[in-house]
Amino acid sequence: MLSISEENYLKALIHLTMEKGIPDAGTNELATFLNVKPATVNEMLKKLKEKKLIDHKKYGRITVTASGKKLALEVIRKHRLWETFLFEKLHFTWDEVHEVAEQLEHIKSKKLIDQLDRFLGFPSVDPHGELIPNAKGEFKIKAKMTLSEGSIGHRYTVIGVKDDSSAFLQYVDKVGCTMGAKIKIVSHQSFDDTLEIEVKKLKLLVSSKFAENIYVEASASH
Amino acid sequence: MLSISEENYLKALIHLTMEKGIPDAGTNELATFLNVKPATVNEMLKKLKEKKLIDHKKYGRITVTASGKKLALEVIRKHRLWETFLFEKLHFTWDEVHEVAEQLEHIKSKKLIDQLDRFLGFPSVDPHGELIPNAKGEFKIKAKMTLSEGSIGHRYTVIGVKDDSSAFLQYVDKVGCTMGAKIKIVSHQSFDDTLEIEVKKLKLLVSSKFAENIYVEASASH
DNA sequence: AGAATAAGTTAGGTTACCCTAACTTTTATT
DNA sequence: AATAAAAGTTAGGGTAACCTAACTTATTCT
Repeated sequence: MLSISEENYLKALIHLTMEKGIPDAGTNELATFLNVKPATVNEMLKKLKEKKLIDHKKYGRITVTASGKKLALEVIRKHRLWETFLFEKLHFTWDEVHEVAEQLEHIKSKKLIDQLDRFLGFPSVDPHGELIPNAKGEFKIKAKMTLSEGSIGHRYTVIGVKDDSSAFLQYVDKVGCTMGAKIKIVSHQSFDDTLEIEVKKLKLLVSSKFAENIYVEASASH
Repeated sequence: MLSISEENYLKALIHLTMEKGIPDAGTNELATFLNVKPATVNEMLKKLKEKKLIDHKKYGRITVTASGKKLALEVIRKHRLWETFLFEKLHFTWDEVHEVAEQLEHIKSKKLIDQLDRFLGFPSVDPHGELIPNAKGEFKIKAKMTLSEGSIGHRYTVIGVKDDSSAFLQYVDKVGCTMGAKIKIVSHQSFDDTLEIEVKKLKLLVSSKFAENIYVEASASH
């Protein structure tokens, strides 16, 4: 049985590797992500290595083993199911779900999560547009494009967000770029990469940082 | 913010005092209840005393302060709301809910518990017949009678159980004494306090220990 | 290539929560 | 009232997960 910390380390490693299409992660990188010091990470790496959940050799980079991945994806599955529950059944806003799901994801009960999944109608995406691994731990990673990769004159539909901080999500909400919103890219300032976009007939300027954190898919342009 | 352990100690104290109509509890008693050693309890008492959640002087007995009670009742409220959720929405059986609720009760989010309460329709009792403290922490303790206190020839309705272990609840289920069941006390063996009862037209013999763990209320005798 | 910087490791310390063993105080028994 | 038993306390240890400070190895820059 994994501790909450162990689960968090594994989950963080998946976010830093698999979900970014990068094969391995570094100690400092992981420490920054988890808001702990590299020395602390080092200790935990020893433990995870003994449990055969990661591979790591001195001064080398960290990879997650197959069994490590399986466990991490279970936690991610729980996180996203709980987010969906909070959003759909308890009327949380999409910027509120993450924090509480961070706690709920560590509850240990197979029946709980299976029944929750059924109760929600076996959802495939969470409120932020992230795919939910299924009960077998299968996990498709959509090759997602961000708004910043779009082309001038084309139309896109918002299918997710990269950053899930409350501050960003509230901003996204305010400008109307929530899930499913249709966006047309009007122009691009090469000086500072600002994008001029049109959302719900309203033109607005967004920063490159903003555009990089919005996942979109192409939609009909006519 | 209280740790999970601190919450569990407070909750245990309420079970050992308030819920039994006893004003205070002892160190060993608390240790036995929590499955830890008296020395461990002693350490925790120091911490809870500093936080003004309990009163305790050396070699004396333990009482819970008003603020301690408030926090403990919040945890108990969360426990019972989660039990209700698991039972009613996720189709857990009544002997399965306790264990998972022990984990869920420690999730920190006011909005979560308020919304859960609303989602469940502001229930007043959990699947074991225990009263759920309301959002203000008001908590009625029903003066409950047990089946063992009933009289021969009278009829009773099961309104709860004292023991919530899976083993006991499954037994209760098997003999048909679940919530709402009508029981008639047929006879009493003074030799070993065995009770002969009638449930759903079936006569059966139950031990005094069994009878002491079933809460009932009188129902019409005709 | 050599130096500077970044990345990673080790040693030793802290806190929370648990333990055993030895001790003290209180309560119960005769 | 003396003593045995029960209840409660203290001292000293362990582990998990964090820390800082000092160190080593790897990488990058000129």
